[in-house]
Amino acid sequence: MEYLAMNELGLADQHGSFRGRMGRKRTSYDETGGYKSKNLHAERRRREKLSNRLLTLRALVPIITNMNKGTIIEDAITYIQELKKNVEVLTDMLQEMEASSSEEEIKKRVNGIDASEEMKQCGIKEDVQVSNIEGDKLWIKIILEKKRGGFARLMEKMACFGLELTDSNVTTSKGAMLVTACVEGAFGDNLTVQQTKELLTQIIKGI
Amino acid sequence: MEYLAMNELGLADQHGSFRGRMGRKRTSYDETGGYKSKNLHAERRRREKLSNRLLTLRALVPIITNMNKGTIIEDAITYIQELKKNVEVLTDMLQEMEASSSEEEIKKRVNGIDASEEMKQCGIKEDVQVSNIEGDKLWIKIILEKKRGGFARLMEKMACFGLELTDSNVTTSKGAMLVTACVEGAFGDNLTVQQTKELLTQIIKGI
DNA sequence: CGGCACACGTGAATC
DNA sequence: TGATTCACGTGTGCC
Repeated sequence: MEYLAMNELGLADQHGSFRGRMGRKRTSYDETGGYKSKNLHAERRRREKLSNRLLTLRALVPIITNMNKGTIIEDAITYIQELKKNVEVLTDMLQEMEASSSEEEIKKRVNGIDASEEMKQCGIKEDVQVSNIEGDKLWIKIILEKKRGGFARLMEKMACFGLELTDSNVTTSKGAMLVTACVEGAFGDNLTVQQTKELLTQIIKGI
Repeated sequence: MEYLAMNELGLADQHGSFRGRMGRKRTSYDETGGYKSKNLHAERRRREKLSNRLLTLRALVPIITNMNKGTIIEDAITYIQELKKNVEVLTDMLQEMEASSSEEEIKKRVNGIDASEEMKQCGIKEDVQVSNIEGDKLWIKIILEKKRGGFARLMEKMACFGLELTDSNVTTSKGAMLVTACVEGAFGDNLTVQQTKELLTQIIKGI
């Protein structure tokens, strides 16, 4: 019996067949002695499977140059290379993004350059000075690392300890913040100059 | 003349040949009448080229299941699908990263949730009130959007206009900041209540 | 042994 | 027409 084969690829091809090749008659071996190779059918199945694989591969590759078996594989090769490069580039970009959006970086972008480092470079150190002025009033001078909202937090904390500021003044420069103010102790003026200094020193550690 | 062919793929294979197939003798057509199909050599070249393509494709795919022609293509297919998914995922991650590291986001991460929006939700609006108290002193009340360092900037700007604060108080709640203070005009008290209010309104716009 | 995978040479179809 | 591509059936080696 003769085997009338449709173009294997053409049958399932969704993008258009290889070429418009039609089915072909093949020489039958029945006429000579009825012999047929045992693996004839197996070979047909194998070819069919291979063609289908090739076809699905074709469907995955977007760039179509030609519908040849060879160019299908060729395109697949270039496409894989493209994808590999894409993955590489994207991975690099992602790593860069992750590095630049770390907490460290955010801090820097908000506070400008690192205040602590700038202070070091300029030879400025944190400092607290407290001295008496008229009566029960204290005059304080605090140098601390410049931070956004630092002054507000400082005032909050001082208020928590009953320290009320009058005639306060804030200046920031070279990564440092200088606060001078007059202070009245609210707890019946029961803090000495030294105690106040120690208290303030503790406070600015938490700013 | 007979054509003794080595396994095409086996010859150039760097990962090991398909199978250990040896060369084979093919039936020569010289013995019958010296006929040879014209495209015999062309076909040989074609097959060789195709096998080489298949081989380079094989070299690109990292996962090796089997060295069959079919499985080569199969692996290539799954590999391409993997790469595609990788690209997709990476692209998504990158977009997410870009979105989350925009200025808008940084602001939010620094200030907590969006202060402006919270104020809206709570029905709080920016406001400036100025009124006279004893003599040449003014009492002011300012409601503005809460921002890190906002109070410090406010005081800086007010100082620029010669406004000195005494008995100032700051409270923040629901995305808003409430500042109350006593003010003394430094320019010879030459600002009326209304002028001071307008000045403060302008100032808080730039905070 | 049978099944499998392959390369081969060939006729046919397409450009 | 000539060049190229394809599917086919087969022989053969390997497991």
